Amino acid sequence: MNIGEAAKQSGLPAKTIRYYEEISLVVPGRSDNGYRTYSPTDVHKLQFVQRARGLGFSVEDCRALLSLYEDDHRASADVKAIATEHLSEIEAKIAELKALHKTLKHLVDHCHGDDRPHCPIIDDLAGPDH
Amino acid sequence: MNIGEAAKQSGLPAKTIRYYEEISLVVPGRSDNGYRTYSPTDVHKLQFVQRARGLGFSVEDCRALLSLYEDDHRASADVKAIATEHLSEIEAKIAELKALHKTLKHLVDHCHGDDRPHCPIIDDLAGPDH
DNA sequence: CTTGACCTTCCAGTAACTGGAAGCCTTATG
DNA sequence: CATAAGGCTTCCAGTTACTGGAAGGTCAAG
Repeated sequence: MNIGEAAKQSGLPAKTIRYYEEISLVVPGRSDNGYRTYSPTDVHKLQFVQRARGLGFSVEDCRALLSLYEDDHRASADVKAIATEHLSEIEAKIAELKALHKTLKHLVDHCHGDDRPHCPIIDDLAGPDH
Repeated sequence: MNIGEAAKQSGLPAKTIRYYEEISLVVPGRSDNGYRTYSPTDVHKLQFVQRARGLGFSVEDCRALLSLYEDDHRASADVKAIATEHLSEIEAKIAELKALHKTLKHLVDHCHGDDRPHCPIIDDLAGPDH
């Protein structure tokens, strides 16, 4: 099938699918007229990548997961290692955002938000001695 | 003062400070030899940006906040609006990451992580019909 | 006079696409 | 048969916010 149909079936934009070919993530065949040709297997791979990206895995993680997906002799430990690593990155990011949120919420809550210039948010950003 | 000293006082890498000049965020003077010259006011602005970036504001937000910082007739409502918007972006991101975390944690917890190929993580990524 | 620490500019790379231009292929319609 | 529409191609540029590195100018000390 052509790229348009592969896009429909995988849920990925055609642009993204072309990009995935460019970085050798999912490489389709070509028909005589130069059009990309996606086999059902190719579409499965695209769907796989789409789901993995949806879970926040990096494209390089996707590459690794895809090769494990295709490897009948994989060790599930290898998959778990990638996922666990990603999980702790997510946890770290959540913790970071929560800290930011706390600080910012505090500042926002103390800002009158009227037409006068005084503002604790600006004061905080300006630093202690201003 | 030269860029090295401004870097020390602001906590920003010199590279970043040059970048901020390039995008007209904090533009220093120049001395005869072509070196950038940072006044104490410039350094204050750099510190301001450094703090704002630390709170996760985008560089464009920093630009807006900086001009409010310098505007004695600002309305605190304008500052609050930017901060509130940023706050809800943070909240949205946290919610998104928590959802990812939940899904991924579930999968990881059900993966044996041994030398056998069976893996619920891969199964999930592969989709329902595989 | 040379060494070393600073400073300069410019170019390229990062992550993962996304938009747009110019142009070929295929099919349907007048 | 001409053409118009829709899908396909490649290539280039832009996004965010820097970061690394190369080649080379400047300045103070020994």
